[in-house]
Amino acid sequence: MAESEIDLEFKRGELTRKLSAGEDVVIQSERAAVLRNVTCPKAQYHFVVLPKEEIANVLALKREHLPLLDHMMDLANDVIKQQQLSPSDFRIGFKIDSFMNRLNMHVISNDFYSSSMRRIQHWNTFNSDLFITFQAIYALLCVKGSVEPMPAEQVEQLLHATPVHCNQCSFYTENFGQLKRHLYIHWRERESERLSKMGVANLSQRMGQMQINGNGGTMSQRPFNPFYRQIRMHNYQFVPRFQGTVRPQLRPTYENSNWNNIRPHYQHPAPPRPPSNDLQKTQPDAASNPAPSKGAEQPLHAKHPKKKWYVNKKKNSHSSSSNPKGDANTKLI
DNA sequence: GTTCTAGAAC
DNA sequence: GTTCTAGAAC
Repeated sequence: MAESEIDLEFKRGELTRKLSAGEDVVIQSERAAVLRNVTCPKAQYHFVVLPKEEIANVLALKREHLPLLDHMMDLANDVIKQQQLSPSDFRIGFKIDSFMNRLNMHVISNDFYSSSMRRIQHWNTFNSDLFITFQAIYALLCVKGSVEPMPAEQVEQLLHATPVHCNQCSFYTENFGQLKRHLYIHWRERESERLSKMGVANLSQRMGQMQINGNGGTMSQRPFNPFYRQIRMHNYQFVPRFQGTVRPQLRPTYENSNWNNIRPHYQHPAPPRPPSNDLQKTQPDAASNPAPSKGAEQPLHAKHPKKKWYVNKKKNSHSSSSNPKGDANTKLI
């Protein structure tokens, strides 16, 4: 076996090793455990539920595993409850073509807002037929007793399928970067709404305490700032969540703390862009006229045809004088 | 699975 | 100039 294949095989065993070592384990029972996806979370909250029984993947599931699945779902609900969130905020299910060599059930918040959500393939693995919901798997096992594999060509096609559709509104785009910016807008709105609700709740609670204490308390304490710590990662700055038993994955900081004017902080200012499909276009009246764009004026895939023709050229690219970056790299070597 | 990188697109 | 993508490597 080639060294790279051994390395890949080692990577495929990462979840199993973590399970054995108890690493990143949030909840566990005798039969299964919930691990937090620390290395590459694809949303603000991303967990995986692993059975302790050695089951390679979803294709190895049989009807006899239904009680185990029930138990795994119980653990999923437990971890969601632990985060003080609602199951409706999550997608729960399995990848039909998982990379890992141990069955793992994803419990992922449907914001899909994370710096690790970098490629269109990442999106499509959770938002296409490549992702089978818990309910669907359960039904398949009940009726057929097993899950059939998906042909490799279909997997490949679904991985790269465009346009990509937002899971929260009618927005769609050919450009994955555009979708990521769009998801950020959704996340920002939801987070703002959540925090404002929490603010009202905290205020009510404090008012109650003041009455109980005969107004011994004061309101002079500064309001809590959730963006108290900054960690630079990729294009965004992220900070850990300020509350909860398990900290969330990644969180952006903003140029200022004014809620009416919050923007993501980029390492480099984004260049001016032409009018594009943004959230506004997907609001009520846009439902009947979803996201017209310059991409829609041309055939799909027209902008990014497969570029296989230059593969061989790349191998000799160090000698090319037309690429100053390549020359610089060559000099360093 | 992720990271790195060249080349294309903008 | 930056952003985006796909392929190679790990």
